[in-house]
Amino acid sequence: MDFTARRLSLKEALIAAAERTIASRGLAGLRARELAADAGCAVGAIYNVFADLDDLVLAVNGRTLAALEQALAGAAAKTPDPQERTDLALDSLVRSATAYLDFAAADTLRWRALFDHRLPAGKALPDWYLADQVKLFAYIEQPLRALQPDLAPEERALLARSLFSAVHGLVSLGLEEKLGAVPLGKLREQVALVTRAMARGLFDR
Amino acid sequence: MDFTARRLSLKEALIAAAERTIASRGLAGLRARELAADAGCAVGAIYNVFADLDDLVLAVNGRTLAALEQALAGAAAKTPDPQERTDLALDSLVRSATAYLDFAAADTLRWRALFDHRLPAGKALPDWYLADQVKLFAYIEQPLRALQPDLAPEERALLARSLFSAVHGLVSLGLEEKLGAVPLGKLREQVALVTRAMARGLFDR
DNA sequence: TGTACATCAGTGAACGCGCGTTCACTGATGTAC
DNA sequence: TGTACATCAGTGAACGCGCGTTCACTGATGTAC
Repeated sequence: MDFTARRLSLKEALIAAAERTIASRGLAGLRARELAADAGCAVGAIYNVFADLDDLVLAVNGRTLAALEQALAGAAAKTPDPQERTDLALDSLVRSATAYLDFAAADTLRWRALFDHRLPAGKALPDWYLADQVKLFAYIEQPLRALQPDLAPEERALLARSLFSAVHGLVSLGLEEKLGAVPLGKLREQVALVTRAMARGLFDR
Repeated sequence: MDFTARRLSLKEALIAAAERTIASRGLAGLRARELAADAGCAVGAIYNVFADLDDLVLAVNGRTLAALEQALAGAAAKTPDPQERTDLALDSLVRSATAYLDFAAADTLRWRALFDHRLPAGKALPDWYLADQVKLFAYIEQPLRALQPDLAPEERALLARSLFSAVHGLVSLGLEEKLGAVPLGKLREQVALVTRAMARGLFDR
């Protein structure tokens, strides 16, 4: 195994270890020393592969985004192409929303790390990460295009963002216990109900 | 000035100092030593008045909840009583939503502390705090009652929670820069648009 | 193939920093007589 | 009113802990001849 291969396999091991810790104890439970022990290397070795822990967390979050995309793609595959029929486009939005909920519910801590992680002031998110985020919005924009084909692209992008934000709010506060616990089944009903209501209220004139 | 009066005025001074720091540098910027310096006492004195810093933060957040209630009450006062007419009830929900946005936008860090603060595992939120939260939902439930008078109270409570969560999502992600910046005017439009759509989609058959 | 050397991943003790909370002590306020 | 004592807010140095990152050093791997 040459240098670059070793380096890559260490990188893999570190990402996998960080992912395990985040999934089981949350982003705030991540510690450099423990991470090194889990990945089978010394603390210092982390910094040969990543600039700092933020870098590593971004790598983990990148994977989470990819997994989320898989989940959304799976949900989209179950519906026929919504290109033409309005009711199918509505179904598609509802399916995406509940798929988002189910993804978050199944792996809450990993999902929450996407939103809890903050870079130190001054450091910006890398381009590849932003691109990964943008890809996800396609799953909302596509049905929106079917519902209102003549809407300007920027307006559609804004609306997609708003729909996502609303659903994210439902999921995020729903999975926290702060406002009282809601069983997942009830929550799924609410997500479906509200998503459909939003879409109908916006387009179904 | 007797003991209890002194104690109260120190409590006031500490809450006020903590509020200033949270408003200007955020919850994460709160430090015991600095707080004591700002309030004009020694670090140790904090612990004569509050059990720990979490206790103090809860006191600050309680005030923020009260301020938020004032803002919502102000918005509600501008609309006629929505008890009977559907369109007025819709307007009332939209006004509450935009009032929430404006409150959050005007004092983002103080508002964000409401959601960023987490008690250590095992410690529960005090009853008075939970009661303050519940009071705010009345501003959503009242118009919902006008829109669908025969809905069961628990269902109405759940729906109020969902509407709040959706709006909160819009406001929360909208005021962050993570998904790209949106000017406040645009954001207000989106909040109004989506709130009205949700309410219409849910009730306006 | 063998040897000398260069490169660089890997090591982990140590650095540097920050922070919430405690506690032995001080001194101002209130009380009893 | 005056004095002795008790109470308790207030003090701040010190405790205890945790953590990300560095850096002088080691040793395995690759290269040149």
